[in-house]
Amino acid sequence: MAGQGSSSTPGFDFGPDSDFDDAPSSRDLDLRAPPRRVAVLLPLPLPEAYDYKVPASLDIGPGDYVEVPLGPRHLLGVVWGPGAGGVADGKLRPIGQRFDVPPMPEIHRRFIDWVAAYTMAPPGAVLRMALSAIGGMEPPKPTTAYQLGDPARLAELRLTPARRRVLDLLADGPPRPPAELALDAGCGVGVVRGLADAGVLEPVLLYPSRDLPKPDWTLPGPNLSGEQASGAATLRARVADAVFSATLLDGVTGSGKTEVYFEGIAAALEAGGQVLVLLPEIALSAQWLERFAARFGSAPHQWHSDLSGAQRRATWRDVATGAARVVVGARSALFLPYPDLRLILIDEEHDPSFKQEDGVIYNARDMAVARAHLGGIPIVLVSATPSLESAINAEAHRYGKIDLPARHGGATMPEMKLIDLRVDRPPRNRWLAPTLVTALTETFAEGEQAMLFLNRRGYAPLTLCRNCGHRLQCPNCTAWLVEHRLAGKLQCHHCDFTVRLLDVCPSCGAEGSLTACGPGVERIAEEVAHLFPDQRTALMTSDSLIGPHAIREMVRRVQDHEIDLLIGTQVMAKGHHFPMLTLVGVVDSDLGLGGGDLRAAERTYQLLQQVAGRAGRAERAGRVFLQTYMPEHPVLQALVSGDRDSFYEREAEERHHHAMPPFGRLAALIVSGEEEGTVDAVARALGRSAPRSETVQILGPAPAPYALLRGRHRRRLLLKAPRAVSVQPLIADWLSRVEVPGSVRVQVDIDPYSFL
DNA sequence: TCCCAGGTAGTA
DNA sequence: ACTACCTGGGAA
Repeated sequence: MAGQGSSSTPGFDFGPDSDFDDAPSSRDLDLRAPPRRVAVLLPLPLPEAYDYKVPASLDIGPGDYVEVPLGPRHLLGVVWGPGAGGVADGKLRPIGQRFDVPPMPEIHRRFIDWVAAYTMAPPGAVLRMALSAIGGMEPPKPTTAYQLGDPARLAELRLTPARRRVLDLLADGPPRPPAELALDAGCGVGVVRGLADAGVLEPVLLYPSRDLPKPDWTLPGPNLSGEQASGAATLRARVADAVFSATLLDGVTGSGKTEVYFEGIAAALEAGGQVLVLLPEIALSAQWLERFAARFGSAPHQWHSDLSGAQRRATWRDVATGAARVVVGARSALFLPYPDLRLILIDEEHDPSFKQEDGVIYNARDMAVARAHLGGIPIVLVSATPSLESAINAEAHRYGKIDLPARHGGATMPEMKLIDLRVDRPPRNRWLAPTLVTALTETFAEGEQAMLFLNRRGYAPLTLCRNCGHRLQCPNCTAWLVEHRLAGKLQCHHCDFTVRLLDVCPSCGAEGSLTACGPGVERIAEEVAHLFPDQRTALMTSDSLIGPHAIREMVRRVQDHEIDLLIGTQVMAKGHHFPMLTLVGVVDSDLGLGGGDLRAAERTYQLLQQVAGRAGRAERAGRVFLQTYMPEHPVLQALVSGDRDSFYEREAEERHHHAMPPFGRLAALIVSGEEEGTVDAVARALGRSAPRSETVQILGPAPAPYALLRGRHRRRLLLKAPRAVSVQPLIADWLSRVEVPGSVRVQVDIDPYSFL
């Protein structure tokens, strides 16, 4: 296993008179010898692992999944190491049972500890993420299938047509479960049962997923261009090195990045190891899965929130046993217990959804780099618009770099144009400029497809009363209620607050005075229906597409040209390839640029570039129109000029000048609670006892970006430090000096993404 | 005086 | 994260 067995690997130090012997030669054997006590990490936010007594009857080793008593309950935990001994022998309780699954690999345990230390979360909270995967530790239950039994019994039975069909199915096929047999034979399950009871069929226990289709790395790959081939060779070499390395794979949309990194996957498979591919969200790009299957002959293991309990358990087990060779998943897939991981890929590495904002706050991209480092394996960060951090790391040669500057197969990048809304004005209460409308008309006349992008769900982001000026706000959050006209609701996008559409102003009681302000995608759809009644349009948002199946179906409809115009939000921007789509209109390019967000410019650039990449990927030329009120803004200028490098340079200079990440470090403390006064008091107390230093700066307390969220008041303090400073000990010390009542929570966000 | 709710400490 | 336990206010 990569990275294990070196003397610098701490492993477990069981001490001289422990039953565990640390001598490397006999280590594996002796680790199984029963110790008196072991530390067991529980999936709870406790400050440390608890010691338990090991009964003589149990064979317990590090990483074992065990059941232990805690107070009145029984919990699943993981043996973390030798007992710490801080608790008297008499207080120890015995481990209940050891589960029959492969022990958690040492690297994975160290990874959990590392993430806990970095994010300042209790190790048990990180373990909880790693275990949330599992519904239970029992081995998968075998299912019952039937095969032909004693032929002699057949004579005793009346052979009805239905029975005949069942027997025929089994005569030339493998044993099959009753429900399936009944379905194929066109009869009820009762018929199958009857045959089984008569002994004509005999039950067989089928153990699930014993013969998984293995991705086949020997299949011939596609023909790669010169640049692609050399990139692929580099990745193969990194995999062969089998030491830590980070590589930025930087290629424009359509340059064939996926094909290139597939060669890295092939190399890791050839070497016999596992591969993890992280994708931003589990729209999991049906297209990505198709391409994978086309290259490797079978589907990879998938890991995402929509898995059923049974799928989840089976996948977890396959990963733990090493049977799963390639896992593709959302950020939580990083916390699966890979016994032999050889390569990590982060596709769309710049994507903000890699940042988890609740519970343990972490950035999966950064944690993945740490995981690769611990495991001594290569990691590849893939993007058409790298994060500034990664771009700078590549620039500084901390990361390797592979460039794919050209679109594959001679396709050209779409032509981008700005529409100055101050001049090229849409009519009153309309949102599409005449120039964009003309372009849409032309596109439809050519029989081609178009896409309108607006990162706003619903009909209108704000509703106000024309009579008294009242604005409809969420009672639990600092946010307006968003009108969803199709659903007939007003909805908060930050909590689950929803009300039916109102006829009367709740403030002044005026009737019919409530007015929708500004556009959401539904409103754009309405405008388009007026302008182009004959075109087939579809909305593509997270409200209208629930689950991967719906997304797949929508992608198919667009590909089959059942739709002329697609109107959508963010979900539409991700990785789909529509050959007939030649026009992209961005309704409001300025949306992300407001506010004082540190990454506003960078993020807007990345998003709009990604949206633009949807246009004209086949031989057809694409056109992109960006509607804006600030055409002179550097982000928009960078987009139309295609001069990415100087935009990144400017951004980098700006950050450098202000000692902002990645040139400096940020950490945020978020103080929250239901009672505003208490929250305020704690925030001010934190402000007073902040570490005083010349190099470290404390900003705040200030109202957090959403000063009220889900009924909790929030204040924020920011700590800004030079890159060389390790902020965690500083913050630990800081927090220890402030008394925090139970009703108030203080969360630490290391490397916060958004910034007031 | 008792009962119940809500806050809190402890779980090894 | 749960749970048992404790404290205090209100009704009997």
